[in-house]
Amino acid sequence: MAEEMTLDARIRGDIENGIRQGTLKPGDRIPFEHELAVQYGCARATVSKALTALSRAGLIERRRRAGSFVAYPHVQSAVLDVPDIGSVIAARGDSYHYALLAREEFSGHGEQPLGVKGPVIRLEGVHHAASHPFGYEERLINLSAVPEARELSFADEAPGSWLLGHVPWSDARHRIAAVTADARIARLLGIASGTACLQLERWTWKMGTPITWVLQVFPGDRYDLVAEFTPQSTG
Amino acid sequence: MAEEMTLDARIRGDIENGIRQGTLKPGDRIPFEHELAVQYGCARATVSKALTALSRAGLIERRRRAGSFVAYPHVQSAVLDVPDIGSVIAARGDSYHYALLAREEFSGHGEQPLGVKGPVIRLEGVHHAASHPFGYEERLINLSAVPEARELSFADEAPGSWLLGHVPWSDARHRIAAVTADARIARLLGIASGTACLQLERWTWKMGTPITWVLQVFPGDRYDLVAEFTPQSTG
DNA sequence: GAGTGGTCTAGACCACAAA
DNA sequence: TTGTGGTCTAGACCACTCC
Repeated sequence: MAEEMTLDARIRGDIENGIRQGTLKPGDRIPFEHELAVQYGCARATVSKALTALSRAGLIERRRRAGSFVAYPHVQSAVLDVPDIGSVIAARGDSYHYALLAREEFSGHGEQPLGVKGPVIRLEGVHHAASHPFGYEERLINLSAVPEARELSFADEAPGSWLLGHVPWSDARHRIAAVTADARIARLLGIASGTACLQLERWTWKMGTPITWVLQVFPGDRYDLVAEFTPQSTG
Repeated sequence: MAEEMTLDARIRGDIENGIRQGTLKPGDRIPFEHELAVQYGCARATVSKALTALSRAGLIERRRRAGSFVAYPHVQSAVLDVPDIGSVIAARGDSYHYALLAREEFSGHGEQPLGVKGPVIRLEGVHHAASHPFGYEERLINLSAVPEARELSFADEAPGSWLLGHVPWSDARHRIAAVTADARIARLLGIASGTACLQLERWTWKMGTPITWVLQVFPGDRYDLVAEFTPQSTG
């Protein structure tokens, strides 16, 4: 764990971890700003900065005179979620499995999308729904941040599912584009070469440390992304 | 302009307007924080808050010892925004215009994507960047909610720009998918039929009342969508 | 009425990149 | 070296809202 963070980031991270790990449950009251200020030995403005960020991220809700509360998760934003494809498919009523195509370990020099120096694991595989190819996935995992991944084959369990269950993330970034399936991807997914596909790239960090990068390709007619939202408060 | 805003929002808005209107161009230096503090008669922390927000929004870039500069526009737009395509293109430095293809008025029976009963206006057009087709758009506007739209031809002004400037929205929903351009869209956009395109559908409501529905199609290589959900970037 | 979050102030120190 | 942005402090006042 890198402990070189700003104080407000640490406060934010602590609360975020509590929420993600279930210590803090929806509806729970978070200590008042002045209490947290005492607890961390800092000014209230610093606590406020952390809570403002959490509030904008939708993790907490702040109410005057009442305090700040862990938000009830919104029924929204597939785009904003880090979806576990297996769960999505299972929720749809289809059987799911992940087929690993390749697994290799190498030492990065900051040139890959993860941008880390040090040991990296690269995985390639295909998600299947009801025994049919559903999506292609290429993934990098930062072994410095997730050393346990070295012991796993990922032959049976999709890396995304495993990561979601074992490694909390604090920040993520999605990039969505439309691409044309090349010959290899088309063959893997059982579609015609040239089919329009949704390409989703996602970077995930935990407290500034890169955790994983993933590129997923879905045939345009098998997956789409829905995001529901309200305007962000201009605080 | 409502002048009931917080000071940091006013500073942010002034700079944002300058950028969107072209008074501030990419690469231009913004006054130093302490200069803005003097100019607005406030503390530097307040200026800093405004600039931090602008930086997070990608409108400016801040460099130590050098100052803050108007950012060179990314060819991206956040999924979380309701982007005004004209502003996006203008911010990129390209000229922009909207070409109306069709305009008709009819009475809905709840069967269209807007799902309203009553008068609806349907618009079809193409967005151009630097005199080249950039994206296709089909739009429905609920005239019961936005009666002023009946008086407008939308021949010059893109309906999206007009709506953003005149009708506040409270909820929106995006649906993103990859599609293959059909012959008509391909011809309108000047691309090969079969090119992968990003298709964006958006429903917008104001307090539960449908305002508008829009379907936009962009060639996959001309537009992509980025969603970043860092609680708050610390830099 | 009392106490919360929301905003702001007028300082301060530090790291760091540009001059 | 210098001055910028980045962060933080220890106050303050206000609006709002719950008690």
